[in-house]
Amino acid sequence: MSLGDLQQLTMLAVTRLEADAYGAAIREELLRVAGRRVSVPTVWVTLVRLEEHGFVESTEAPRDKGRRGRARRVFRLTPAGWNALDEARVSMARMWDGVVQP
Amino acid sequence: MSLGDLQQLTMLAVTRLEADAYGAAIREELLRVAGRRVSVPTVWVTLVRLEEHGFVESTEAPRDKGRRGRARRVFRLTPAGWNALDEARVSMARMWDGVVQP
DNA sequence: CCTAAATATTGACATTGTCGATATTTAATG
DNA sequence: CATTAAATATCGACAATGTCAATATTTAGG
Repeated sequence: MSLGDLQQLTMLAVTRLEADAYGAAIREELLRVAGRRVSVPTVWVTLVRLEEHGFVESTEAPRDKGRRGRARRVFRLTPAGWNALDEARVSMARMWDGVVQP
Repeated sequence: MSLGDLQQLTMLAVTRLEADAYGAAIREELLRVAGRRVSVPTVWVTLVRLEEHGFVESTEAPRDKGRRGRARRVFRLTPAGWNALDEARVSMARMWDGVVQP
């Protein structure tokens, strides 16, 4: 089982955002840091599938006073998620090793 | 348009192998360096799709004497391929930057 | 209450990842 | 020289991932 590229980027955004890792924020982080522009549903279904695989888990965030709308669902990586993500990183790094761009 | 993870690994294998970048050799390089075990058809269709996108190009290799079988088809990256590959690398690197594994 | 804001969720489809089975070409071999 | 075996490419089908327009859910504010 190997992670897709958006799955990897999404897991990294989740990690970077820590307690603020909910749908819209993850989407913004993907655009801001990776330059990857995707819709909210794209992020969402990616998170759902990662959760089905046991790579992330989620809870409803405690709602802060004065904010409208539905409660935020906050995600974080599981140990299995970390393993899978790091394996992907290592594979890619080994493949890049020694490659020089002409 | 963004590269899938196998597409990235395959392009890197092509680069590493230079004049020997044909189906079976690419498959072995993916296993040897990245630890990614895939079948020959998987590599092949990935190459075909990359070629359709203009990220790699191919020629029939001059057959060396004493080798059976069909002529090898040898692949190499196009400039557009390099650009796409490096963009993917940069996105991922920026996303990993500052992330510490617990 | 009704409206608007903030967010999650559904449903459908396109692209990529995957491989078992098959075809093509040529050297060896009887 | 017909047949077999080796080396490689290619087809056809399906599973997983990537993608978003449209819709639903929840709550603050007028």
